[in-house]
Amino acid sequence: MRYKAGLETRDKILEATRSLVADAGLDGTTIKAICDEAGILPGSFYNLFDSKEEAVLAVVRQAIDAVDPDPDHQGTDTLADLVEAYIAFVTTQGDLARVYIRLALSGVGDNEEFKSRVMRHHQGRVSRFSSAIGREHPEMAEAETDRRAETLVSALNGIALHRVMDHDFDVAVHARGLLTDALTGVS
Amino acid sequence: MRYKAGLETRDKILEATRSLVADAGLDGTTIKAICDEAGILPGSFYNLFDSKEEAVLAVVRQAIDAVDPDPDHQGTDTLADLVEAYIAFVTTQGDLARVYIRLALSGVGDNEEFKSRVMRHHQGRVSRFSSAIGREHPEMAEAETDRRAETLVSALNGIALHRVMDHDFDVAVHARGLLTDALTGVS
DNA sequence: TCGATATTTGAGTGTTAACTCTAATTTGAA
DNA sequence: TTCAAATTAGAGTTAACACTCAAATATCGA
Repeated sequence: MRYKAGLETRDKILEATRSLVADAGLDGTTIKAICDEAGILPGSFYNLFDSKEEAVLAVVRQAIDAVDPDPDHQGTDTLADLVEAYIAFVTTQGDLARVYIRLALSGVGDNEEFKSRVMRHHQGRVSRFSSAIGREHPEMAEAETDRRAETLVSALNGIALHRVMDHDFDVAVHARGLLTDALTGVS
Repeated sequence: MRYKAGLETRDKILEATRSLVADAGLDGTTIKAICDEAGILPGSFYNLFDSKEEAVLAVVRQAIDAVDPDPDHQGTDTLADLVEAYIAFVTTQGDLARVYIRLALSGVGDNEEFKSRVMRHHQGRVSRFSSAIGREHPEMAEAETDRRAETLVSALNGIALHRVMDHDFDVAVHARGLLTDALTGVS
């Protein structure tokens, strides 16, 4: 994996894997399907990846990385920023978003290393949301901002999940509704 | 499928299928695994079911039916009732709830008859929630109660989804939080 | 241009899945 | 008790899967 051709093939494989997992889930993503879609043969696949799992995990890693934008703004972003970023992720990164929901959130086999990575990712998201809530509600106890952040992150994922089923589902309206209507009440 | 023995075997198969799908997903649910868990042999399975899909769909149907409680109260239940019913479903019907999230919400293969069944189910749920919201906010336009209902149902599913990953996740707290904090703000 | 190394080819391997089939056994209504 | 029908056993079939491998070819630094 050093020549240009190999890197291009690697990209084609990841692209095919991403689109197949998004459309057909893990079961529908076979080596043959990946190779057909990428226009290569199994030998080439195994020249670049050790296993199917390796390619799938690479794609899931891409998806997880794509969810959290601009780590620079960490510490200054508002709740609205974070929600808008998620809306943008779901609506502009269609395939990656579906990969995220299908696999990152529901589990990829029983790879332990991966499960803990997903948990870390989730924790990071929740704490980023929690900080934003705390900044906007300085009077609120941390346990309360944490709880609300956890509720909001899960709820947003539910909205994205529904879009996997119903492609016309308006993620923006519902995600913003969650923010407008929710977390503004007197608790 | 007429003798008592056959009906008992059928139950054992469905129980095994339910528990396997909940724990291991569709892939982990093989005929061999079902038969081992049920203490039977493949011949018996195929004496009672035409295919693996038939058994899986029967279980998913059970899950969908278990989500919506007491159709009698339809038209009188409050939003809080509906949320509490979902909490009860998720916390007391462990396996069925995981089947619901894993398969009903994310799709079972590409069975069209089934997809439309899931869509009908979702529509029914949303309209039940929408009616409850309308009863509590008579001034609200129907489009608005519909939208809020759709947001809430998806958000609740997101909370249940998270519990599939993290078994300790407190569904009750977060689902109630959604109701307490959400949908009470001035929009 | 040369040549070490990367890449591609495509037939092939071993495994496991869903599902079938026939013969043996069990059931329960008459 | 009888016996047709239901049920079970368990070996067997077929197909699809992930993955391998040796030979042919392409790449690119020196």
